[in-house]
Amino acid sequence: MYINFNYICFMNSNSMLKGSIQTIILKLLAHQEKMYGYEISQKVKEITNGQIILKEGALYPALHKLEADGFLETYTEVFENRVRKYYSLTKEGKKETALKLSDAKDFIANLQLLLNLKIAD
Amino acid sequence: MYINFNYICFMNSNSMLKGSIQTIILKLLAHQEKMYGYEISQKVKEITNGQIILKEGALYPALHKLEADGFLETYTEVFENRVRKYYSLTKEGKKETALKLSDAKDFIANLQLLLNLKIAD
DNA sequence: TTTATATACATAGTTTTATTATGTATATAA
DNA sequence: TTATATACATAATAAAACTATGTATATAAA
Repeated sequence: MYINFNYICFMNSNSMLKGSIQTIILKLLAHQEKMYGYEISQKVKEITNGQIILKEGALYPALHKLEADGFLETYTEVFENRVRKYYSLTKEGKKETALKLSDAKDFIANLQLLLNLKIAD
Repeated sequence: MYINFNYICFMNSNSMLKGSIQTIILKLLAHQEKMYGYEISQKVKEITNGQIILKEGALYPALHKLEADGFLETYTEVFENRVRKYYSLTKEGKKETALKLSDAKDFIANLQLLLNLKIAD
């Protein structure tokens, strides 16, 4: 019988569950009270000068999951004959945003430690 | 029989790690001529103070893929009755390392742009 | 002396997540 | 009339990591 106790009670940025899309969405909504999906995709494109594109096939399922998990709430609005579905953070969503941001920053710091190693001369 | 208690304190996987494992491996091998799998996993753990754990189920398949893609070459050595499989960068692997590092740094920069937005007062 | 930990590799099966491709619908510019 | 932009949605697929095993040796702890 083999029991592996290696990781019990070690703090670990592996707890950073989802990819960064959820974190990005949550952070944008922490910055701006309410946004609709297309607006989020455009904002990401704008901020990153077109270098990060949140594709619809990733964006909408991510929004639906965040809503299903209770982190986002929605209402729809019609603007110039087009439906917009606005998302905003719930109370739980605000907690989750702080957690995910903290994890993301830890992860980035660790990744930089790993990737900035000096190459031997 | 094998009982794995890995998930007692963190139930989640590290999804931001998704996509960066290959880059991390390549960078470590750019820094240190040759390394074997277990050594790589320990090095990552050491550099990140145990905060990033390259699990075997991710590490070994990643090494095999990098080798299959022609970026790594290997030889085995027996040390104290245990087999070690050493990996090192091929010429193509060195080019790939530079590419992946550049991409990773761009991504980190963009992610920081997105995540460091000021929250409205 | 049995159990646990560490070293060292491997992989089948599953889950998660993003991409690709497609669909609906309206408005406007070419 | 076509292409592009706005606005949402999702099925099918692919990629990547995780879960949970397996093999094997050596040593420390109970």
